[in-house]
Amino acid sequence: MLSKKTQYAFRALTHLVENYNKGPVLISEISKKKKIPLKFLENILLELKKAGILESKKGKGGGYYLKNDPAKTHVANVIRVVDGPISMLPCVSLYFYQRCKNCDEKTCGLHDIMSDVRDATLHILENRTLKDLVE
Amino acid sequence: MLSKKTQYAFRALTHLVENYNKGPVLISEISKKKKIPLKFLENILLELKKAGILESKKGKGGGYYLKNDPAKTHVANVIRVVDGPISMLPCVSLYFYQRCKNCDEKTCGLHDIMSDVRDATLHILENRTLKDLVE
DNA sequence: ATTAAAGTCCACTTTTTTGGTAGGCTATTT
DNA sequence: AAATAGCCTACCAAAAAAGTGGACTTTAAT
Repeated sequence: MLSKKTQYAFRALTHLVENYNKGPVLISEISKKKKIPLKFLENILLELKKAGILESKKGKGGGYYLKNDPAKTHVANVIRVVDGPISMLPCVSLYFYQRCKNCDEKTCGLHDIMSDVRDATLHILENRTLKDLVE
Repeated sequence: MLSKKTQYAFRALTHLVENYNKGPVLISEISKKKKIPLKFLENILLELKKAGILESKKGKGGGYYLKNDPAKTHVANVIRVVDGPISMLPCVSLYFYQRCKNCDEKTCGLHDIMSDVRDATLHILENRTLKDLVE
């Protein structure tokens, strides 16, 4: 399951997509419109900024906005930034790989199954973008 | 990510598949062979039994064994029993559905994306069985 | 019948993760 | 300089995950 934090992230991003190219949006506005705890949202947006998904502007008239065209940011990327691994096992993760103790990847049946799941999942999540959030 | 508990469950089940039709296997044997904390394993096996995946026998010569042919128990079922939901959002889960607050399923883009992920994932996990764990 | 073997049950502890908050700091605009 | 708005560090509480202890029940062998 995606964490609540990640779900907040998607809700916030949805708002920013809806306001794409309309200038910076206040954290407090997103917080209010999407009912996300303000300070928690601050952290989330900052993370998304550091990951290169958002940009921000300080001072009056400032706020957050999408760095790139909504169709350029993939859903998979957002999940990796906020939630971490997408795979069901560390030993099949592409971005957060960790070899598994007590099992040999060559002969581990579970490994194969979860590789297949990962492929199927990524096939979807890497081909859906922020644009798809609003349709 | 699957919990450690679920990974233990699969390791234990693998051992039971390897010993299918050879009579009950001791918890302590599984614990030793698969390096799973004994008491924790107890809980896991009991859960799997209550879910109808395993059977057990008490007293001397007792132990745990698969209730059905390995090819009859689906990987998806094991995950649901030990880990819970497979879906990425409560609002797209088939067995653990919860409607989402602050979003209308009809118009929520994320909902659609995660439905697709669920379908793709289940297509795999409901067609792989314990037999596939050992190949 | 007794005893030993083995699973069952319940309650607890510890550790880690998640969700959330507080308050001061820094940059920008007017 | 003052006001605005994001940045940063640290912290806290609740929940979930991981693991343990000990008493109880059932079964089988002696």
